[in-house]
Amino acid sequence: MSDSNEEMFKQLVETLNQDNTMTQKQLQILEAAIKIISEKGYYNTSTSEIAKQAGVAEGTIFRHYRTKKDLLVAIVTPVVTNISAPFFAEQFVDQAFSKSYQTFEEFLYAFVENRFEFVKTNVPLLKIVLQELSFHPEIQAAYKRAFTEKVHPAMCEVLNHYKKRGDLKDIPNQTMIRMAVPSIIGFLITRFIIQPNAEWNDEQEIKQTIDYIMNGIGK
Amino acid sequence: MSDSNEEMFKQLVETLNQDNTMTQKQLQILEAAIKIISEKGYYNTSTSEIAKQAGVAEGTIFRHYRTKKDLLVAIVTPVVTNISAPFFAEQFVDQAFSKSYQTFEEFLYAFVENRFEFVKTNVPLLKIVLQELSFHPEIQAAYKRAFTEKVHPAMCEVLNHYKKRGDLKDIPNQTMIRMAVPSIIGFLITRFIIQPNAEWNDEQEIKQTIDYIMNGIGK
Amino acid sequence: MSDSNEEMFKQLVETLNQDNTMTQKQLQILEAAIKIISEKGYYNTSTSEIAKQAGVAEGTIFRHYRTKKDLLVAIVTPVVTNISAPFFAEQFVDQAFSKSYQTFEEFLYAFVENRFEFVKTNVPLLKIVLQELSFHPEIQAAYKRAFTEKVHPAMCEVLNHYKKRGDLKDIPNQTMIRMAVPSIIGFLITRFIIQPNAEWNDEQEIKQTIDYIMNGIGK
Amino acid sequence: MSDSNEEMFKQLVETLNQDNTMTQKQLQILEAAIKIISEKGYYNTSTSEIAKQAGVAEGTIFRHYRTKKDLLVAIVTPVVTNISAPFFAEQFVDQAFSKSYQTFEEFLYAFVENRFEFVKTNVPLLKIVLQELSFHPEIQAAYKRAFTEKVHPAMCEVLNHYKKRGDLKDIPNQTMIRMAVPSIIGFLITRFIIQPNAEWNDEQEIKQTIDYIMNGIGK
DNA sequence: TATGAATGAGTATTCATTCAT
DNA sequence: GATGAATGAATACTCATTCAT
Repeated sequence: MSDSNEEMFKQLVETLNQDNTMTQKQLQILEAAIKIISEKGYYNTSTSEIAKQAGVAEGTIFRHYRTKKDLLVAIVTPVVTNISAPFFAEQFVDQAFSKSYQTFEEFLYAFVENRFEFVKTNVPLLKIVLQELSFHPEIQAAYKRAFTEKVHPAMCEVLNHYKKRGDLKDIPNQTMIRMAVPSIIGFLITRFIIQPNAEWNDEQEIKQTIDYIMNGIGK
Repeated sequence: MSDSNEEMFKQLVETLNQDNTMTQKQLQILEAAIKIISEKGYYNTSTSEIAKQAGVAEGTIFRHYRTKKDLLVAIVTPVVTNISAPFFAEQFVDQAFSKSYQTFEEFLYAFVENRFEFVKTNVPLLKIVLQELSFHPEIQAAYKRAFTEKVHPAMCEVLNHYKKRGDLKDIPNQTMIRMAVPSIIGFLITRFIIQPNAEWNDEQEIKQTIDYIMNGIGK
Repeated sequence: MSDSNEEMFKQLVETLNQDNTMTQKQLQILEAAIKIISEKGYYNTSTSEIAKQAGVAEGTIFRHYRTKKDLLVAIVTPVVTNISAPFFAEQFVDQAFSKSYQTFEEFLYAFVENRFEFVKTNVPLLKIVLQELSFHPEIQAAYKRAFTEKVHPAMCEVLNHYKKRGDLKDIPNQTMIRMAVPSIIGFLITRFIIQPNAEWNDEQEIKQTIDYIMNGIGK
Repeated sequence: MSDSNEEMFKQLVETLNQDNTMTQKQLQILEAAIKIISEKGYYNTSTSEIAKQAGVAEGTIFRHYRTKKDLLVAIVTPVVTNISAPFFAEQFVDQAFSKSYQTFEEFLYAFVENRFEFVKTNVPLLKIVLQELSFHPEIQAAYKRAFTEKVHPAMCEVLNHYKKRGDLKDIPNQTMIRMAVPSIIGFLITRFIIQPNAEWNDEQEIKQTIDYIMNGIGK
């Protein structure tokens, strides 16, 4: 497991290194920081601990990140992009409109599966986001903005589309979102954070979740 | 508002003082601690700040609570009881069985309204619980125990009762709970923590939430 | 010598404790700080060193002085008052006008002797002031203000008085001051800072200095 | 002004490069170091700041100067030579003896004017010397040596010469020097460091200073 | 020769906790 | 019980210096 974890953290860090400008040491720092902070929280993690775990001198951290907080931000900010990635991509809405998905349910299924995989491979990062969001208003702001500017509008477009097709009840988008989103997030949090070690039949759980949502908002 | 807040915090503290063994100073300490910690988080709140806000010497805090963490525990542990209070009370299951509620929906409505009021009057305490739960395994344990030992069994009993009555689909309790709970919690968090200042039509929102749940698990 | 120094530093600190509000520890901190900073300079003196020398925990320093700089300011600000004390006292000008001194030379003699004694008993404090003045604009400001608002006006009044009496040449006060002050300060710095260990015939040196000044500005 | 400053600093550096052995980078380093250190002091100036200002990598500084202190010494040591240059030059004494100056006053005038120009063009270097002298005993030593071995003897020779000519009072050289030097230095410091931005009538001020000195030590 | 990433000892400051009064 | 001065371990951050390239 330790081995597979090693791999996992390296992949996470690679995600943060999208423009490939990071040095080896910087990658080690990020890897260590994610590992420890996701386990113990930002305030319980000292820079000296990160340095030790990263196999790097403490000063090296501050060569790359002016402050400890900057390091947190460097970890947590890219996640907002990836969380809402599907909504940014134009294909998202396009696909919905195209014949890719015959029904809303099909669309929803694809969406949930996609986000399921995303969460699965990003648990440590998402733990950090969940835990620290309350304490860092600047980070909160980034997430709120992404939601109101990108995610929410894209959701509405899609919902409108399928409403016209007659797949959905005649309920305000606002309401639909307020119902469906916690159902999805609730599932993912239970699955990967509250009870990650329980035995899960993922396929079935996803199907049940979607059924549940469709009963609530589908026609 | 400041005035009404004063009142609110005093009430919160009274809840923690159920056996009436606390001194005046102790109440002041708890009140101050809840106020500040719920705003800034445990690690961003110093004991000296709490002491000042409580109008008490710093040493006095440690006369009542051996460590800062003990203070947190003193705040956060009683909440678990109150959160799950309905499930502890024998009346809870009894009521369900009695004729108090003709249908599951009626029961659910009463339950959600009850928890709605609870959350409404306990926002600061619940914020603290939500924020700190991740970082303090001992506290987590208390919550997990309460859930598995009390809440979950009680829920099952009730569900079984209404299943027999034919109000509910023939789905495993496990699944029903996994669907319904996030719907309720999701609503309450959105309502009181994420967007407490939005304009809410609470009655309508509760009704919608229940409809949504009932569509998913009701017959 | 160590013994006499002990005494000396305690006296210096007493001067800073004029309102008698300082605790024992605080006096120890000031004493240690003056001793070390006057020898090695502010930037070469660490708070841990001061704490050790003062026989006090490092945290204790910061209980009394919010920052290291605050400690410096606490040492250096009172000195400005004492340096210019004679000019603050109303007696200063009054005496000059009264029959206390028949001639300007007599007056000057009394003044130089007085400042000589002051410098003699305040060498460490004055060293600190001289050394740090360049680096701390806030401190500079305090000194400039004292000079322009108190010292300079008082000097002018006195000079005018003795000009009328015919003791002094008809030269602008400005010029007189620019000549006489460096002569006095130059003597005191040479005497107590540059060559404190040379053999000095103080009485004679003071007389010579005054003669020199009087030749320059006296009639 | 920025332009004229650029020029000024380049000239200062050229002075330090008398044997023309310095590389371009080295000159840039010195220039940057003088500029920043004279403004903010040695301890408030980091080598990285100097490197950046010099347009040079941080390591380059240490290729030329083993330590940061060495850099300071490289800046400050040559100044001692230039400060006391007139006394080193054999012409200095010779001129005094030759018919170049009919009287001591003439000689003094030439000397003060010469040092006035020197200070004027070396303010940044002299600021550094004044500020740092207290903290670096090695540098102090260099200055003390130059004074006792060269400056003082040369002064004495000159004074003796003019004493014989009957231009000066019959006072010990020691005393004369102790009076005259602070008068000159006091003027220059006031003029260029304490109040560099005041409106100065330099010619007149120099004359006044010399008159003042001559009254004190001239016959 | 020049670079600049990496180092790690050193520093000011914070803060939970103790304890004499 | 209550106080608040004192503690000292812990922490984020700086910076002169080194060294592989």
